[in-house]
Amino acid sequence: MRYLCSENLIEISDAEDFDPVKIFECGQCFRWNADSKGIYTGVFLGGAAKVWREGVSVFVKYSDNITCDVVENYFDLKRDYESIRISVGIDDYIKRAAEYGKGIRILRQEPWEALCSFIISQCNNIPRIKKIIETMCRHFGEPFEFEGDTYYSFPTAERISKLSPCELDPLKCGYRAQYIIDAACAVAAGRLDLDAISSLTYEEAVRLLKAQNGIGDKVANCVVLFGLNMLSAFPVDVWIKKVLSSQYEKDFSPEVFGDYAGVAQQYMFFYARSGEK
DNA sequence: AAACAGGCCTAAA
DNA sequence: TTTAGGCCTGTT
Repeated sequence: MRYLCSENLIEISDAEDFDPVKIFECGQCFRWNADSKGIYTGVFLGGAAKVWREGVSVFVKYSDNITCDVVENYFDLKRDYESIRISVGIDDYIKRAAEYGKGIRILRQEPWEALCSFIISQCNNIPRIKKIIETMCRHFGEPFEFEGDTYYSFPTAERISKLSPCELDPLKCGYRAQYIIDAACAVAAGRLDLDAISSLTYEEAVRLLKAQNGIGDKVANCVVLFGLNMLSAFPVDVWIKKVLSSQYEKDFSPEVFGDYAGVAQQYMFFYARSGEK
């Protein structure tokens, strides 16, 4: 994939493997929203950006408080998704799903943000997840300006760790509030060291995350996949369960997809939710 | 009105 | 080791 960085702007000139709609709507992130013209605006890593397509190109215009390197890393622009699609294409179903999902990329989100976001996601729907996260950022994040609007960074674990449960009442996140605070305290105190976990194996990373109250198998897999960029992680939610029971044998193991099972999972998830067979 | 939404925890077999 | 029920809240 070819791309060019200039001041505050990146042009991806052959964007076959960068489809903004699929990247932002495949369920991996909650802070990207499209306007009526299809321009996406999102907040990440303390900054913000607008992303839009013009013909075969995709443009990313980013705020002054981040750099080209940050954006490049966030979108994992150096990763070759064409070869990943080929490597996971081990059967007809996943081939169809991968073709349908061509253009999806796994973002390199901040580990703490991923952890917190997927705790919130449990037994919840996407609009409400987004609403809870936005309210949390407005209350506890840091404001900054971009293109004439004010945005709020994702609050740090340190900030959240100092809150009492009732201070999260405005979020209306119910029983998840205690999980959020517990996780924030663990991260802030260094008991849950996400940077250290990122250098462990996938199995060890998941095991340590699951030791945390409120983090089960699904959330742990989402955190390592979306927050630690471990692309072999394979979160199993209700949609994936449907796919597995209808398309695969009972003894299915994600390892059949190899090192990029997580990308296969995203193709399957996006394909299943589209309603295509 | 009752059931459900991208789970997790606990108690009970 | 697997299963049922409860959990906050908003939406249908």
